Amino acid sequence: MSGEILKRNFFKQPVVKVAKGLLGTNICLNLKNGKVIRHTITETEAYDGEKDLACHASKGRTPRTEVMYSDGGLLYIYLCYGMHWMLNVVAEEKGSPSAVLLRGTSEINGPGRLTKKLGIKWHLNNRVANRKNGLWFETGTAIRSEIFSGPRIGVDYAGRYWATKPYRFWFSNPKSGA
DNA sequence: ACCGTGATTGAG
DNA sequence: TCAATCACGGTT
Repeated sequence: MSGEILKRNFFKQPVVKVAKGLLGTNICLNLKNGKVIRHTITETEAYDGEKDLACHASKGRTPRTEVMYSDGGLLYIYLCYGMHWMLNVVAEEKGSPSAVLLRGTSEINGPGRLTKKLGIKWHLNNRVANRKNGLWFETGTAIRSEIFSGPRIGVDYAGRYWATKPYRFWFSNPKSGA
């Protein structure tokens, strides 16, 4: 079945599982004209708690990282390089800071372009991903024949172990060849 | 390879 | 107060 809204419990799983599970689902937003836009998620990254030196929570609780300590299902959005909004979904249980960065869809490559194209900014930070807030996720029809993984992008500062950990995920689709 | 751009953070 | 950093993208 496709078109089912991802429930809160989906996000309360281990962050790697959530990152992989989001592949092939649709990110959905309300448009001004009342229509809904849906994009198939094709690339994600997992950020795994205070021990993960690439994760913002590795610095502990700060005003910015506080949202990552919440229950899974909230949105964590921040400005990067003064220009690009990054969209994350918080994972796991309260007190276990982790999040999944959405890096691309079948039509958009790159986390900064993704938010720009979909009009996502700070106003959705700290919000639950649900229909009422205008941003949610649904199961899709994409065929994930295989999930690939590799090092995350732009985290060379995190030390060899965490910088090379294969926490970036994408999938191949026999139809699109992606 | 280089740089724009500004929030966030920690140090002083 | 201030300076360094930075989960990027566009241009040279």
